[in-house]
Amino acid sequence: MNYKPTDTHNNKCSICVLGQFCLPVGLKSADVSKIDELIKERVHLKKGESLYRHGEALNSLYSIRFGTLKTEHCLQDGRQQVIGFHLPGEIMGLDGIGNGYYQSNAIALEESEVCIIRYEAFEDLAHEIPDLQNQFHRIMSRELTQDQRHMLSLGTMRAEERLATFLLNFSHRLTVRGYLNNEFDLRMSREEIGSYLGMKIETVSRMLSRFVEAGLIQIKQRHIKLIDMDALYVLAAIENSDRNYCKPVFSPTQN
Amino acid sequence: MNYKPTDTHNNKCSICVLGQFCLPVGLKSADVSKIDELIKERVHLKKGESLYRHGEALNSLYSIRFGTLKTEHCLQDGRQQVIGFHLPGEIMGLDGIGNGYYQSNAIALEESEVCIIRYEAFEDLAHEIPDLQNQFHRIMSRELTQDQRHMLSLGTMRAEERLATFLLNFSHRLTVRGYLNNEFDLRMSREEIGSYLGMKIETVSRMLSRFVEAGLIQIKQRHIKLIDMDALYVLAAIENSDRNYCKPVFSPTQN
DNA sequence: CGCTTTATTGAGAGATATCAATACTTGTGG
DNA sequence: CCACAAGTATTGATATCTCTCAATAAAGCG
Repeated sequence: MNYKPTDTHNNKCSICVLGQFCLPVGLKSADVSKIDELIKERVHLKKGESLYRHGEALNSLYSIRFGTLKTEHCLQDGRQQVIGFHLPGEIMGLDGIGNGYYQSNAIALEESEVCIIRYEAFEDLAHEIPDLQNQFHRIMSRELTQDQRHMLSLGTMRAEERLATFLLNFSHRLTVRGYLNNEFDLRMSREEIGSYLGMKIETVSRMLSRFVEAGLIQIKQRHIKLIDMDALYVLAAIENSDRNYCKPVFSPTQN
Repeated sequence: MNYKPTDTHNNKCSICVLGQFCLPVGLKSADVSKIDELIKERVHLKKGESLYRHGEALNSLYSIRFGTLKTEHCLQDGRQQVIGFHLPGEIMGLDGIGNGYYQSNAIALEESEVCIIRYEAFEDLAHEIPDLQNQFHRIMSRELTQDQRHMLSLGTMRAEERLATFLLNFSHRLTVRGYLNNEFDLRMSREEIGSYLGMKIETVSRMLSRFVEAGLIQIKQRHIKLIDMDALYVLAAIENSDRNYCKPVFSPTQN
């Protein structure tokens, strides 16, 4: 731990605008105040600081209040890969529950603030509030689904398609948080994008240039504007009708 | 649903040899009998039959009693990828909790049997038994970690390394279930292996041939014998000291 | 303002995909 | 039980994509 938790008074979940993305989804307001009791501390991180590291004992989960973080997984030979970028309202640290130790590094990509959710206390509360337990299961499950999509991206798509998918996914996540959907700042470097997408920094750069040439995007440094989202969707092999990813697509049939 | 649940009498968790891998881990025996009440039905699947399909409403989770299943994720343009192979004791269907619909197809690779865990009843029981809730969280978390490892494999490893990793991982999972660690049957086709590992069937075949030539394995059809596991571990970039993947490796340090 | 980091662009190398031919298995029906 | 067809796997030759190496440019930082 390289941070100092701050005990603040105005970090109640009951008044947090992120409530709709975070733990309290689906909870009665009486229950939300119980979560207020649970989450008493926050952590402020400067760019580059880590929230937790691979191998540390899990004591807490975290929910992002503002900022952006990345998580990365490490191999013994030193190779490592960014496995996720995380935005406000998202829960971090879930991979540490399995054996009690975090399985990844979580590092701030910019000035960020994170609510501390003491894990044991959380489990107790989840036991007390079935709605909370349910929401937690939904959160973990969505995480699984998201990881699976990313695997599919890594396993079957070409660099160009992966990058288009990444940009659209990021755009979508910003949109639901109330930001512009077609213009935003990438908080991560080209190298981090490449690591996440399983390609080298040069390839990321080339593909971005290609998108610019084709009139799909404009980009200046890390500020990006999506010009032709339809074309990006086509590249990403995401049909218009399924852009939000969450409708049933196949009807139940045999094999 | 293309199967017919069978109501049997001898499928109690309390006497199931898979207890140590499945839901009941860490539960008091009194609580295990409550799970006996929960899980009253099983499904028998023939090779090629599906347990659930992308888009179907989630009513149940499943735990594998015997056999092997694969899960696959689909893209709108028809591409699809195998995202997991599943062995006895593993829980399936978790990706459907997020929005109430399964996000993948689950298909039997051989004659298999699966216990039906009615989801609503399960949530109720988990609420009643904190140990069960905890174990469920551990299971989901491990699934996340495993997916993250797979991402790393897909994103940063070369075909040869991915295949070595796959063989060792499979071997390890069989070993903990009491099977031989160096000799087993692959229940999936080369194509399915390739899909899982993000490579074409020809590449799988070539890499296997290469392993045979190098004296690392013997393979006849789908029966495989791991001859030089040490060399495979080196290929897979897994250090001897970390073969079971679950010890802390990095000490807590800044960035 | 200069230094360090980050990003872009080019040329060539390497890995994996694609296309194609062949061999081997498995299952089916006569 | 054999013969044939369909599916599955192996192997080779070539094409394509992405990586690697290298040079340059631009931006961030002290």
